[in-house]
Amino acid sequence: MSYKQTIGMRNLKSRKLYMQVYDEIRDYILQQRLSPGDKLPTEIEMCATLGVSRNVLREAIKALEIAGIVSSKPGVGIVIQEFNPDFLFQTLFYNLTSDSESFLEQTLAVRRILELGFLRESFDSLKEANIDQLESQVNIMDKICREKLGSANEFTFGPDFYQADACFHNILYQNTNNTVLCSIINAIWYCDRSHKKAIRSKYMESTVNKHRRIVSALKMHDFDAFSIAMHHHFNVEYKSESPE
Amino acid sequence: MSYKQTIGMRNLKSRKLYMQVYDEIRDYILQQRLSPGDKLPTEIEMCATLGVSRNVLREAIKALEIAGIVSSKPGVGIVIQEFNPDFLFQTLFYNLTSDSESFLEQTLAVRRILELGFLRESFDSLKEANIDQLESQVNIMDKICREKLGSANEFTFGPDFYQADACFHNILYQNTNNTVLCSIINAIWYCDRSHKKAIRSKYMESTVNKHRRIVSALKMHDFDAFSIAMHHHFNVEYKSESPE
DNA sequence: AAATATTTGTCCGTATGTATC
DNA sequence: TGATACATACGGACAAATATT
Repeated sequence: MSYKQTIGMRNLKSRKLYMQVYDEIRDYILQQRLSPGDKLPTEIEMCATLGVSRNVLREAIKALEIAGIVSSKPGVGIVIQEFNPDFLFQTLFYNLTSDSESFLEQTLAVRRILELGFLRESFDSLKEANIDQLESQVNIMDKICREKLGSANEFTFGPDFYQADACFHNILYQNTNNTVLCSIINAIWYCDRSHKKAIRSKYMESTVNKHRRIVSALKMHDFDAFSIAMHHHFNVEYKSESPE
Repeated sequence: MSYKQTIGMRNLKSRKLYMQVYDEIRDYILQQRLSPGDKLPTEIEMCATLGVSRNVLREAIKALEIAGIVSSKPGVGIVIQEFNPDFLFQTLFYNLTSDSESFLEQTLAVRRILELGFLRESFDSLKEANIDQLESQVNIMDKICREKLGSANEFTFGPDFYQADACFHNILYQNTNNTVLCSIINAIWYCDRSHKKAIRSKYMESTVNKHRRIVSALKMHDFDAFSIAMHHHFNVEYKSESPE
C-alpha cells in the first residue's frame, strides 16, 4: 500500500493519528494491567505493531510522559509511573491564573490554610536530616539577601530567592505522605512564580528572619514555638506593612 | 556551534528538551496574555526563536494539544483553546482505577483542612438565598435516602446523592470569591466521586442529618454552631464507624 | 574496567492534506 | 482555479544515556 493511500485511509478517521496512538497506548496499559515499574515495548516495536512512524509515536509518548503517566530513559525504555497529581493541579492552576492582585491573595490564603492546617503532620514527620536541609535553604536565602543589600537597590529580582523559599516549604511537607497536599502547594508556588518577580529587599530580610525562626523552633523540637513561628510567617506576610 | 556541542550544553540542564519547550510555550501564553482564539506563532517560527528542531517542538505542542490547552489545524495554525477539564479528569480516572485507598484519604484530609479553614469566610459570605439553596440540596439528599431505605437494600448506588452533596459544599464556598479554593474543592470532589460509588444506606441517613444540622446553624446565624456542625461532619466522616 | 549492545533523544529532509485568499 | 501558508506524516541518520557482557 502506497504512502498516499495510507494517508487517505487515515484521514477517514477524524481524530488525529497521534491522538489515536495516545489513546491506544493508554488503553494498552489498562488492558495489560501494567503497574508502576513495568515497561512498555520499545518505540520501534510499538511503531511496528501500530503501523505508524516513530515521530507520531513519540508525540503520543511525550504527551503521556508530560502527563506523568510514563517516564522514558535512554538505554532503559518507557516505564509506567506511580500516580502523581502534580500535573493535574499544575494544569488546573494554569487555567485559573490571572494577573489580578486578587489571584495572588487567593493562592496565598489557600496556602496559609493548608500549611497551618497540616502543621502537626509536618512537625511529626520531620527528621533531623530534613531540619538540616531547611537550615541550608535559609542560609541560601540569607546569602542572596546580603548580596542584594550590598548592591543597595530598593528593588531586586529574586528567582533564586523564591526557589529557596519554595524548596523550604516543600521540605516541610514532603514527609507527610500526602502527595495531594504537596502537589497543591507546589502548583501554587509555580503559578505565583510568574507574578512575584520583584520584591523589596527589606521584605527579603524579614522573610529570612521568619524562616530562621521556624528552623530554630524545629531544632528545639518545640511544637508550640514552631506553630507560633509559622503563624507569624503567614500573618505578617498577609499584612505586609506591619512592624516586627 | 556544532550539533555535538549544543547537545552537550543542553544536558547541563537536567530537564529534557521537549519538557523545557512545553514549559516555555505555556509560560509564553501566560506572559503574552493570550486568550482562547488567539494564535501561537507557526511551528517554523517557534523552532527558530527557541532554537530547537521541529520534532522537539511538535512533541511539546502535541502534549499541549492533548492536554486541551491548544488546538492545531493544517492551513490555520495553533489556536489557544477554552479550558476544558475533561482531559484532566480523564487522566485522573485513568490513574484512580488502579490506585489505592491512600489517595482517597489524602484528598479527604485536604478537603477537611480547607473547608474547616475557610469556615469564617464561608459564614460571612453566605446570603439568605444561599442558605435556601443549601436546604433544598439537603432535601434532595433526604428524598433519595428515603426512597432507598424503602427498597431496603443494604447497599445502594448514589450518584445523585453525591451530586447533591458536592453541590452543597460548592454553595458553601462559592461566595468567598476565592476561585482557587473552589476549584480545588471541586477537583477533589471529582476524585471522591469516582471511588465512592456505593455506600451503605445507614451512612446516607447520617450524612443527611449532618448536613441538616449545618443548615440549621446557618439559619440561626450562629457561627459557633456552624463550626461545630462542620467539624462534626468531617470528623465523623473520618472514622466511618463511630456511632451517632 | 572496558567494550558493546540497546534504547531513547535530537536533528534533518521530503511529501501530502487542508484552509485561506 | 491557482497560489500560498500551514500542520500532518513519513523516513533516515547520528548523539547520548544506560545496561550488559
